[in-house]
Amino acid sequence: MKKKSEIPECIQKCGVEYAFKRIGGKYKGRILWHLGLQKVLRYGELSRTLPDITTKMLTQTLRELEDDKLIIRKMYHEVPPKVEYSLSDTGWELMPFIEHLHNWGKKQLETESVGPAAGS
Amino acid sequence: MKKKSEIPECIQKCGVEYAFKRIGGKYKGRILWHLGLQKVLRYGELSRTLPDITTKMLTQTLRELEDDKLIIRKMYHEVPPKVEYSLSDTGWELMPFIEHLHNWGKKQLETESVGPAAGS
DNA sequence: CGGAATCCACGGCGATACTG
DNA sequence: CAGTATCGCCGTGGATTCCG
Repeated sequence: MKKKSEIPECIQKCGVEYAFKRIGGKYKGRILWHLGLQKVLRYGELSRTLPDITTKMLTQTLRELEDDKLIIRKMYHEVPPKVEYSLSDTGWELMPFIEHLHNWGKKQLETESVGPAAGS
Repeated sequence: MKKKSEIPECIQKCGVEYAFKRIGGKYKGRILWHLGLQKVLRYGELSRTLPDITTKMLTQTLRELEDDKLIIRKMYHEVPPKVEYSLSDTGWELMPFIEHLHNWGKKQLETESVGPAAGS
């Protein structure tokens, strides 16, 4: 049995708690963000897009996202193997907010570091 | 001594990374959410609103949020002591995001509960 | 190519006790 | 009332190796 994000009943009322558990990991936001931008990405492409994520974490995070029905994993039984990841409908519902967050983050970065504001 | 792979600064400037670091803690989202609802809350009120947070974590999280200029700490030098927390302007900019996240989370909870009744 | 498996370091976080 | 301080667990995530 897979241990996916479990939610203590007493806190469910918040919804924020729940949402953060599903997208609040260290990398989930970025993965969702890039999937939202590129529509569909292969494992290797994700790995290259997010070079600081180890294969373990990438796989693990993708599994959790898939488990939570936020992304779709499409596997081709070929040689060489090929796996494509894309957002599910539920995942797409998050994009406006992640985009909002992205803009907010960029704005904060520029505001706080007047210096080397290397563009996104 | 092994050199820990440094993260090129050019990578995670996507803003999402930054934003998640700011609000991605275990409790930050909920604290911001409740501050957004109640406008202003005292330390004890926050503690009662979020009973599962220890004083240590509450204080620590509030400090980080204050450090990040997301909330404002207003202290009254009285006896007994009194401290009020509220959202800063920057913090308020996040509310649309958190609010929608809240709605999304609630919706997911409902969908999930009527969905696969795989009792856990 | 796209993982899975293992080992391990770190720090987030909880529990508890104390303070101004 | 509103914190601080200390100890320590354990989950998160990193590095590395192996597999279909």
